[in-house]
Amino acid sequence: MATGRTHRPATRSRGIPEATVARLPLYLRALTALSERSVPTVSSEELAAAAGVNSAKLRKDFSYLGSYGTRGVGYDVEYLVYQISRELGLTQDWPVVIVGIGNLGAALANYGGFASRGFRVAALIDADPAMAGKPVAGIPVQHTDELERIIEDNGVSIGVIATPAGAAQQVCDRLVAAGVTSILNFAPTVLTVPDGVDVRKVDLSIELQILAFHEQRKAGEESAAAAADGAAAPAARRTPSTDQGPDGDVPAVMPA
Amino acid sequence: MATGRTHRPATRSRGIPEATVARLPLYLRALTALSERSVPTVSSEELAAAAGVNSAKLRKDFSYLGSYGTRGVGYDVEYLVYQISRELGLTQDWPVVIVGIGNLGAALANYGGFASRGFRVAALIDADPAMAGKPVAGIPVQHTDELERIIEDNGVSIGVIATPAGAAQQVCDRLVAAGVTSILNFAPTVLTVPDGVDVRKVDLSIELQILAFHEQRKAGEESAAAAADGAAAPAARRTPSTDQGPDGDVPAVMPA
DNA sequence: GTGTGTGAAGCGATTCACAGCA
DNA sequence: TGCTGTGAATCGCTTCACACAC
Repeated sequence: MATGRTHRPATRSRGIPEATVARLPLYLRALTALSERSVPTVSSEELAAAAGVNSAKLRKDFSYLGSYGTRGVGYDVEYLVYQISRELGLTQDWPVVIVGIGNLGAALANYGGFASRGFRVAALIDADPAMAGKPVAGIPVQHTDELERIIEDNGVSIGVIATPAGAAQQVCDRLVAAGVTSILNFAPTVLTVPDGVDVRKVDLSIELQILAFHEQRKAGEESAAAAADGAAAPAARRTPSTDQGPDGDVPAVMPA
Repeated sequence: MATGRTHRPATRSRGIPEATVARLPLYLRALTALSERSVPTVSSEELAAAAGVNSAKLRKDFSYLGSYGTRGVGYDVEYLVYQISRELGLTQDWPVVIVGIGNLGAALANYGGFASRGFRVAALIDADPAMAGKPVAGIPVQHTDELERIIEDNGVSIGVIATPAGAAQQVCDRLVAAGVTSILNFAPTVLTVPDGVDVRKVDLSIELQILAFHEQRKAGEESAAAAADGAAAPAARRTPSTDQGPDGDVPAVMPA
């Protein structure tokens, strides 16, 4: 039940695997870069390298969207940009609210990556009355009291929680009650939400702990690895190291 | 995996599945909370609920660590905290450097979750000379020129990149050259690293895009769901603006 | 009775390898 | 000839269901 299971097997209707969805933004970014350099077409091999995945996976991913390539040639960059954008729902405008304007909230408000992809910061909300009216990233911070009104007035369906852990669930409840159905949670807490609401979490400390695990293991292997693989040498073989990234390894959605 | 190999086969030695490793921090957090409330033991069912996973998965995960539970009773909280901490390598101190002290870097520096889990911010590094010496979260920012010296002097093996995308690869190269073997990347770029270096990425914009995909799908289902399930609290919510083409229509950009 | 630990079944994602088309 | 698109094989994770220990 890792995925946003609404009551229907409606997931089947369009049937794009979750793992593929998680990679589409990656392809989109690589394609956008190519587009800006006016590259007209790209092969699965090239694009895969740019996105940091292998080409078989990329071709399989694209096959779920349709047959958008040309055999013997590759993919049309502009066309693919459009198709992926449409598939991800980025051809429409998504108003987003950010709740909790501390360091992190401010960083998010200033993050250029939002605006450039169909996301618009509709409002910044904080519980501290002293923050009210203060502009962050050019947007005046509003008090938590306004939360429900803001959500409704702007038709916001995506909320970002950047509050301390203690406040997160309460904020979440209010967001959901006001109509938000997708939440990006930066607070280190497990949020409980009703069915039909998607939660994705980003947890800085968890990422570091996963790195620590691997780091620890490297240290332990050091001696064994030295003799094991002849190819080694202090040389640094440069590979477009694949698989940088979570997605999928942490449950994106949780039940009530 | 571009080269056909992401981890060395040594992963077999201890053989904890990657998916399990990714959940251990989650369990650890839940257990820590229980520990602070002086709860002595916990069942897989309870702990699973607190961590937001199902109990079968949790038991399977723990079985990879060993048989640390007691049948008919549950798990000893303190003991489990220790075992998981050890497994993750958190019983030792991990000095970390953060490169790029903008909004996000500052947020990370201030993030309490680091210090509390065996991570110590050894240094903050920024390319802007004007930042040098300015304290952030009580730690003076140092200039990029010092990067190599800092890494070596402090025996840093984990680096956090919070620079703009354009600078990330270069910073990464220098970190790796200086001895860093684990990188947490917040810049929206695919980093290329030599074999043996782990990279995890956190990409805010990608998370939002994944949410947008699901959100879009919900909107499409709305009509079907409306009659099906009467439970929904607030009425159907809609973003204003665009009506995305009911798939099938091929707009503006097309290949020649 | 209660709740863990785990083989076995189920399922989704990745990879392989090649047919098919430009 | 070159590269896409995809069935088939494979791999790894999740879930089931129950034996077993307390």
